[in-house]
Parts: sequence; structure tokens; C-alpha cells
Amino acid sequence: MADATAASLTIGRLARAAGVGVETIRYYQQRALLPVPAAAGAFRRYPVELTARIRFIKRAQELGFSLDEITELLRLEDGANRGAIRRIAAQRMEQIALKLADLRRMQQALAHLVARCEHTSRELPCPIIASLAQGYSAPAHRTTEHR
Amino acid sequence: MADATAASLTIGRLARAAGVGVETIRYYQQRALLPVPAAAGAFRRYPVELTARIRFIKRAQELGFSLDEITELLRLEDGANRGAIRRIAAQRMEQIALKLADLRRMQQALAHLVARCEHTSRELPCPIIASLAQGYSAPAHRTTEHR
DNA sequence: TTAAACTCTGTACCCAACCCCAGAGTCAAG
DNA sequence: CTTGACTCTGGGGTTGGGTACAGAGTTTAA
Repeated sequence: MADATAASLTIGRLARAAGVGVETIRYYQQRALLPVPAAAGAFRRYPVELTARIRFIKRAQELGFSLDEITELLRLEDGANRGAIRRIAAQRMEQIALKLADLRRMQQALAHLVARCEHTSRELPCPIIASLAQGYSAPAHRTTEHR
Repeated sequence: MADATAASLTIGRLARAAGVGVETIRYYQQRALLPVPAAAGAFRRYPVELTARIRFIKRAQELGFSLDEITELLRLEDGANRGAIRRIAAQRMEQIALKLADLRRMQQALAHLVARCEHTSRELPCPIIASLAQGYSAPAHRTTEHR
């Protein structure tokens, strides 16, 4: 008769309850996003409350937070330090703004090229190709995006 | 006598001329984005024209094309098949549009949360945290299964 | 009671686009 | 002719967020 107060789940049930895979839970444990309960017998048992914690993580990911950022948020989970929480959110918004600007630039450039390509006579070279062949900007230092 | 028309470079010089690392060139060779010239003596020699090809690749990357897409573009480099070229560009624009929509949703959600956080009394829980704790929308797949 | 379904630990692999290193050979300037 | 800068091949590692076994032990429902 285990205690009736803290219902507990096997890792598989917890995973299903939270809508993730077992491996994900173990991975989060490695990343210290989730606690590793002491084994009761051969297998570990997980309090149901962890379901909410996993959902928290997943929801934050939907908003684009990295697991590192989520670790921070989780550290502030009690909500006591709103300044810190808002700072993380603001940082994330700034990253988003940068990425948006980036994508809008690409979109513009592409739209421009495609439009030109549609209106250029077949005798002239394709403007998309031509532009790519010429327009490479600075080799200042590699600027390939990698978030 | 070696031809005076086709000046040739060592891989290091080519890399510097194109503004990339030697490793990058070798990598592009593996990906068949660049030809591997037959070795003349112990080392290979690269025609200067490859500089333009590398710049083409880099410029296309700036516009967000993947190396796979660039391979396609390079296959169409002569510009004969504009329809195909435009299709690739259009695909890329669609990817960008999707990503933009995605980011705008995130931005909105975050802005909303931060604003609420700023205007909520200190007695109530921080809305950012509270929302994360609750709002997770379950993923369609993987309820029971493993694939 | 027995077989399916689960859990444990540990390691390896996936993607993209490279970067870095070792060790041996080679080329070119002084 | 030496020395230092380069090139070759071949392998490994990086980041992020996981996924996929392998092999052994355990639980549980029929």
C-alpha cells in the first residue's frame, strides 16, 4: 500500500499522459528539466504532477524557447521574480524580431527576382541565376544562419 | 605548355579568393556542388572560374536555399529552364511565408503575455508562467504509439 | 504460469553545414 | 637545401532536440 496522497506513474504512463515519448522524458532528465525520482523497487515511479511540468516545457517550446531558456524559466517557476521572467521573454522577442527581419529581406529579394524573371525576354539570361552568380556580398565572415 | 587561358589555383588560394574555408570546398566536392579536378602532380589545381560558382552557392545560402536546393539551381545554371528555376524559388518563398506566420504568432503570444505580466498585481501569479503551465495544446501524433 | 509489455542502463544515431586534427607528403621562397 | 607553408586522405566533433536500439531484468494480465 503505497501512499494514497501522491499518485504515481510508471515512466511510460507519464509519457502518455504528457503526450511525449519515454525517451523525451529521459532526455529531459539528463538536461535536468525533470527530476529523477528514486527507484521504488526495480522501476521508478513518477508523481502525476510531472505531467504539468512536461506540458509547461512543451508549451514553452511552441513559443520558441530553447530548452536552455526553459531551464531558466523553470528555475523561476514560482513567479517570484517577474523581472527575470520578463527579461527572458523579452530576449526571445528580440530574437524573433531579428529573424523576422531576416526572413522579410529574403522574401523581398526573392519576390523581386522572380518578378524580374517573369518579365525578362527569353534571350536575356535568367535574372535569378544571373543575380546569384554575381551578387555575393561580403566574405566578412560566414553568415549562414544557424539559430 | 599549360594553357594560358585557364589560370589555376591551389585549393587554399581558391578558398581565399571565394571567401570560404578549405574544408568548405572539400565538403562541397563531396556534395557534388563542385567538381574535383584531376590532380596535376601531387596536388589538384582549380580553375579560377570556380570562384564564381562558390560565390553563387554562398549567395543562394544568404537567400535561405539549402544545399540540396542549390544543387538543383546549379543543375539549371544555364538558365534554359526558367520554369523549374522559378518553381524552386517559389517553393522557398512558401517556406519563408510559413515561417513568418509562425514567428508572428509567437511574437503576438509573447507580447500579450508580457503586457499582461506588467499589469497584473503582484498578488496574482505571473501570467507568463501561469500560461505556460496550462496552455499546452496536445500534439496530434504520438498518443500511444512509437513509430 | 507464461508471454507480452514494460523498464532499466548505455550507447549510438539523425539532421545541416560545416570545423578541426593527425600524419605524411610536397612545393616554393630564400 | 632547408624550412615553413601548404596539400592530401581519413577520421572525428559540433549544435539541438531528440530517436533508436541492445540486452537484461521486471511486472502483470489471462
